[in-house]
Amino acid sequence: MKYWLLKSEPDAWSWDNQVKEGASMWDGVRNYQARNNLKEMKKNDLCFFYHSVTERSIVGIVKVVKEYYSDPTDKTGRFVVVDVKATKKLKNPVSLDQIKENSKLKNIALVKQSRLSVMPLKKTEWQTIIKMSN
DNA sequence: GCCAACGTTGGC
DNA sequence: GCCAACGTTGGC
Repeated sequence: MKYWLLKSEPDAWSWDNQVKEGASMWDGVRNYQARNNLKEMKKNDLCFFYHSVTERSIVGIVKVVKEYYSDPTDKTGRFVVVDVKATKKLKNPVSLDQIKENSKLKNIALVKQSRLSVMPLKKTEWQTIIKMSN
C-alpha cells in the first residue's frame, strides 16, 4: 500500500469534477517521471488530490481503482493512465503554505520539484498531512 | 501576467 | 550524443 499526490489545475479538472464523474481516467500526463510513478501505483493505493495554480491546496483523497494502461489521449503511445475515484474530501484543505511551514514535509516533491504532477509520499508524510487537515 | 525552472525536441 | 531553442508548468 503506497501513498501518492496528484496535481491538477482546477480549471482543467477539479475535485468537484472528480466527485461527479466517479471512477475516471487520470489522463494527460506527459512527463516520464510522472508516468513512471503512475506505473508504480497499485489498486487501492491512496492519492491526495492537489489543486495547483489558483488554490494551491490539497482538497481530497482519491483511490486507485484500476492500474495503469495506455493513455487513449496520447497519440505516441508512450504514456499511461490509471483510474481513480474520489473517496474522501478533507475536512480542511491543506495549503501549500502550510506544507512549506511544516519541517516534516520539507523534502516532499511538491516543494522540491514543483513541476512534477504525480509524486510518491512516505507514509509519515501522508499521516502528517492527514493530521493537518483535521 | 511574469518569469524561473525544467523537460523535450531536433539540428548538427 | 550534445546542446540550443523552445514550450510548459506553476509559484509569485
